[in-house]
Amino acid sequence: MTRKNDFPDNPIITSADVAREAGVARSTVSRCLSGDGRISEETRQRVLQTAERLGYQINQIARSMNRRKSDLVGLVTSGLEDPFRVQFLHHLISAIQKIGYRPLVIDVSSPEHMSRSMLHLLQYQVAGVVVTSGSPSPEIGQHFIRRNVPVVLVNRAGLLDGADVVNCDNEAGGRLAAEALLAAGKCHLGFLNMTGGTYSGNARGESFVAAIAPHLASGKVRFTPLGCDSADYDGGYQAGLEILARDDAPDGIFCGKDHIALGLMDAARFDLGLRIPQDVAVVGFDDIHASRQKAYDLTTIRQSAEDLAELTVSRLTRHISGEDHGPSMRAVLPVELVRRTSA
Amino acid sequence: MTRKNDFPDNPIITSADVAREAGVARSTVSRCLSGDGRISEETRQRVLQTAERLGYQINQIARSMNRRKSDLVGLVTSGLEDPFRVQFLHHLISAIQKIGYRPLVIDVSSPEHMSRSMLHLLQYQVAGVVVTSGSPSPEIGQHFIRRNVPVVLVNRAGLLDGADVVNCDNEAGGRLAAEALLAAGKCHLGFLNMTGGTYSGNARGESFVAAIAPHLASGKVRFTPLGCDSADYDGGYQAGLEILARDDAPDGIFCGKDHIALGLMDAARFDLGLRIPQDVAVVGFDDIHASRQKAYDLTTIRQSAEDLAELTVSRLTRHISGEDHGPSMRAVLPVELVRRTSA
DNA sequence: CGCACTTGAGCACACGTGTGCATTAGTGCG
DNA sequence: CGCACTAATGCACACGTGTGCTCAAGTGCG
Repeated sequence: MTRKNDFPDNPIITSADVAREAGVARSTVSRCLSGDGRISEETRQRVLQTAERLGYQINQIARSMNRRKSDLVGLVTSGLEDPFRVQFLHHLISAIQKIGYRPLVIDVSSPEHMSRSMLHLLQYQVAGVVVTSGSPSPEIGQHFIRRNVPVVLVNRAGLLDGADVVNCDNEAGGRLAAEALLAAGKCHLGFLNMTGGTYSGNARGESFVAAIAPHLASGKVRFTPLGCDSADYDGGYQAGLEILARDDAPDGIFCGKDHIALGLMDAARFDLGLRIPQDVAVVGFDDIHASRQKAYDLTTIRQSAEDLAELTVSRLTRHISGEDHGPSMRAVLPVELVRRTSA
Repeated sequence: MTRKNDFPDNPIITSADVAREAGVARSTVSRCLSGDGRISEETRQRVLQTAERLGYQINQIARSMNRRKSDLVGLVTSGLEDPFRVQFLHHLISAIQKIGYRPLVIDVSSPEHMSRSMLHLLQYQVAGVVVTSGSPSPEIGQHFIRRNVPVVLVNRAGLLDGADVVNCDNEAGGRLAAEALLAAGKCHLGFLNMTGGTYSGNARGESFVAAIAPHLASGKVRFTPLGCDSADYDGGYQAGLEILARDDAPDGIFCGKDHIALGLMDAARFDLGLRIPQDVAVVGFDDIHASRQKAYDLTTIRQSAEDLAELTVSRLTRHISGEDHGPSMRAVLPVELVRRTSA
């Protein structure tokens, strides 16, 4: 078995070592570091200095064991292929570290394993869970809620009773996209998203349609629902090749995600020789970094990954530190239209 | 204090509960689950079924405590802004999960905090560490090496004694880039990378120069070192505006990273009206997803993020499971030239 | 039948920390 | 001086698991 003296030249320093060296009880060391108990200033200084001198590092595992709660926050995601999700995770990881916690990433590539994967998080006594992909089943969520482990769903359907939900304003986004395309004088509109779609995508499409409904009624405007096989560049590209080659191709297309829009634009320009926005105008959603690159200059609906991350963390801390066991909340992050040259 | 009966409707099941229910000792349960001891098949089945029925989930924290080693692998990175690093992390996370471990991400945005951040990993008794950003100081690495915690440096300078190193073949990459630009008939070459540069970037640049050295000597070819402020699209774009506006601008540029190349291309095409590759040919490095998009179609040196991740994990497992305490190794991942239209 | 040996399972300790409770020293006041 | 009270610190238990050692039962063999 591994014992401390297995590493004679680099022994593992425990609070007991610090206590012995400082001439106090181990419990005193613990209280000094947590700042919890009432310890005399003199003792505290001596203990802290001794700890520093010995290079003491608290054992988070043992601490978590005792507290029955670790300082890990589970991040449930499905890979790092979606650029906006990566931007969001980037800010989320920073924000989680900033409040003294650590991200434990769980990649649920196969949705059917989601339940089991999420239960794994329970094994680590996580302080909270952020779900950015897939929708956890209600019964799996109950395991967390019942143990007072806060769950935050980000841009997901809020089926989970007791979980906080953070969404960007998909409805406003769809509406803004519709207004932008109509203002550009387009009269045959389409909404392109992955077939089947996600909660967010469907919400965007529905509000898009709702916004153009009056014009549909007047007969001046037509609408065609469109689909692609994957929610990425390739999906948009392949769909673009097929859709835009039709005789009655739409002249204004709203894409559920920026990446789809980029693929669509490339198919239009480089394979079909269409001009953007004259022949076909394109509006995306998310405002990922690539959208502002000169080669695309995509008009899009911007949601701030940073604000979304801050909002997510504030929902987490509400439960973790604040002991606020209030009812679940639903937060909506505002979006804005970024006018560029694609529409 | 939090007790088990704080959650009366969702009690935390421990191995003691399973043992009591199955009518065996707790140690027998432990041996059944680890498959370690010699337990009769009949008992094992009964215990496993009981565990399943009660919904028993092992407490990884307690297990790590006992073993003095968790099943967490620390990933030291500096944010998720570099697309290739994101691709690499994507595969790395999958690969780590596949061998039954979990990634614990540490974001060291400020390099000066790197030492302290890496020490935090020690607090979690990580089974291994992968460093994808920044170069840890030798003395910090010793803390890990001495505790037999394997450290793998990916595309980093291998200053750390005892750590395994995994690199792509920067030398071959620089050489291939040089050959591609020379074959395109370019005679004023440049190497554009972030000023100051990284280990990988410098290696690429040096072998690039070494490869064109014979032609420099003959006087037929010139070389100009170039620099940009950041290793991303904006850095490449800004540098492109400045460099390509000069009278004696290079007509063939090798960029240390694809993203820099994309910015350079956009500055050339959309701001300066240059044709690619006629007026200026561009070669990148990494082959990120965006490079094969039609709007860029960047000729580049490809390294496989997936292979790099597999290689990294194989180095980790060599130490973690294999008990191979052999000397540190240096692995080199082959690269290849991907010919597209930018050169 | 007695003994050595194998197999299966239990006991008890250890891992490092937090914290309720007890204990000691110190202080003010009657 | 004696007592009550407060501040500071130590003691001891708990958290859930892995595992060395012990013990009991069963088996084969002389």
